Amino acid sequence: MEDIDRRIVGLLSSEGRSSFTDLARETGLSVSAVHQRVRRLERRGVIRGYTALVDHDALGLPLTAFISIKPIDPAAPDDAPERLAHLTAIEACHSVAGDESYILKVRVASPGELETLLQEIRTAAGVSTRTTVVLSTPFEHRPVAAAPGEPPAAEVS
Amino acid sequence: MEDIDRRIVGLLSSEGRSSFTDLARETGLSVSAVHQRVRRLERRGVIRGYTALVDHDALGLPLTAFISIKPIDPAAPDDAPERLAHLTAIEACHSVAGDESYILKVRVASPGELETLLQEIRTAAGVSTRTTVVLSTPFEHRPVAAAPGEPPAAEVS
DNA sequence: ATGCGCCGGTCGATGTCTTCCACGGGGCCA
DNA sequence: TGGCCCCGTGGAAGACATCGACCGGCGCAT
Repeated sequence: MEDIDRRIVGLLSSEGRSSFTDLARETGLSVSAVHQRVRRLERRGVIRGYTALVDHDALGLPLTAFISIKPIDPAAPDDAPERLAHLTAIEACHSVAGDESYILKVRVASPGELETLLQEIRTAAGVSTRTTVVLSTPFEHRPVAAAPGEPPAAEVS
Repeated sequence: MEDIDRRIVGLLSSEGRSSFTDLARETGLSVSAVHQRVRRLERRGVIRGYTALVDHDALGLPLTAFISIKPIDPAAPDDAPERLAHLTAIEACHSVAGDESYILKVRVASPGELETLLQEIRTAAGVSTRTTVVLSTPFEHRPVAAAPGEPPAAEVS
């Protein structure tokens, strides 16, 4: 039964617009059953939304980079995510263990824009930056696997 | 006109399952016009697919990490992506500039699984690894912005 | 054992959405 | 001016989403 939910998540993860009819066929359930399972997964937050996967080259944002940031003043409060949220070139922000405190993933149009963005990040968050430019992306956004381990079976209100 | 395409991509990027009716309302076009624009964006590869955004914690994969890899033998052919593709825990693989050659993004259930995965990566690709564990993710998969710069207006067959 | 309630399933009806087709207007060039 | 192409509109047909009613199995307490 939980298996079916995993299967549904996997299917939607690799084909986010597939119809309930398709999901029903692939899971062996009725359309209604699949429908209410998906709604439940959405309500529970297991499925947090849907998105189109985009070719950033075609959109004029061909330059991807990872920017690791480190606070200049270690005593300052660490609110970098809020300070950086308005910069729409930042696609993701991960708090990480290690020498640096966050890793950002950014998409820009050109090296010039990257330079500007780095300055904005430094001044907005009071951090130093270390940038790793992406040359190419063999794969990305691969669908979640059919999950080997035990699900946590946690309960929240 | 190109503006409208950007707008459509933005909308689908933040709400990947919105109906053509909704898109039509938000763009001021007719349903048919939006429909053929979306199809064209898909055919051209600007939209490469759709996916559900998933809560990996809820799926039993609460541990995210970035793994930077570097070939042990610099003379060996660099085919790491193909050698690693079968490892479904790897969600993304970026070729990068800098000291290391690739950055992988992985999702696993536990530190134990991460250890196993690291060994698999090392033996499968003949690389050394450097791992950065993600503590939390303030944001991720933010929709593409309304694009400031000039689109490339390239033409391909 | 029996009866009850809950969970999760099927079935069927209704309204919405997708998808396709025919048609029309504006820009461009001969 | 006429023809063509691109891109838009509108409408029709069928597929799909969505909701309610019903139903069967399971666990539990009587």
